Amino acid sequence: MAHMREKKHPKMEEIEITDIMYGLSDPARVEIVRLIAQAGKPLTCGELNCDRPKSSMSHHFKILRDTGIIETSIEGKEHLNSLRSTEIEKKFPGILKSILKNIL
Amino acid sequence: MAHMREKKHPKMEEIEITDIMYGLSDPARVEIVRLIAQAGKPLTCGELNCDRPKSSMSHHFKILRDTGIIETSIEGKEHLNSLRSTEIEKKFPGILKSILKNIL
DNA sequence: TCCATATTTCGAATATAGTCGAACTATCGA
DNA sequence: TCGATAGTTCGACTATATTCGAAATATGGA
Repeated sequence: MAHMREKKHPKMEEIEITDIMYGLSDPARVEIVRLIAQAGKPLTCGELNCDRPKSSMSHHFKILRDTGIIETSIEGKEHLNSLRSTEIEKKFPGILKSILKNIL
Repeated sequence: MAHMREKKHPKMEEIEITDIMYGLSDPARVEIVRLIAQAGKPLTCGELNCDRPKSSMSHHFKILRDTGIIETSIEGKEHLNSLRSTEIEKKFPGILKSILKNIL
């Protein structure tokens, strides 16, 4: 049957600062963000290897997507996750930068 | 009987960045922080007048205290709430400043 | 087509949070 | 001492989050 080819992401206009804060209020999610930022390139779930079950990780990725923090592009069977740095910087200047400085 | 004269606040060393994020993940709490920052001086609960019951507000003040964001000093029958700006700046440089810029 | 890989979705359990009325505590002033 | 004022605590309810196994979906390669 038909399926979703791309993940949907909220528009940055729909994101409130409380969403960003909520997205980063869990250590597992901060760790994901840290690893992506550190890598300097999009990472797949598999490359992250926080030791938690896949379904838990998937849950946290979904929240990071829903809160506007990451975007996920599907390349074959892998999902590449990257930070929405530029858009976040435009909407909430300085916030993500200062957070990254504090978690790297 | 004996009573607590001062509120207790966590030491900033005990505060994680996820605590700060959690503290600011609720609109009511961001509003409280915004009003205190805007006033430029400590505010009592009463001066805030977000229209919610006292018990709800008290709950949010407690979370802001527990997450290291505000401190409350008791002056007579009033409780004066202020941001722990200097300490937060020392522990998490740039974070609070960038958040305040975005909510004021 | 069949299998391995990568990840999501479902579902159920447990845990944490938010809301708010009512009762409580502390302080001040009459 | 009584009453008003400022805020907290309690308790119950509802709502949202987190965890994770199992089943499902999609892709690519043999």
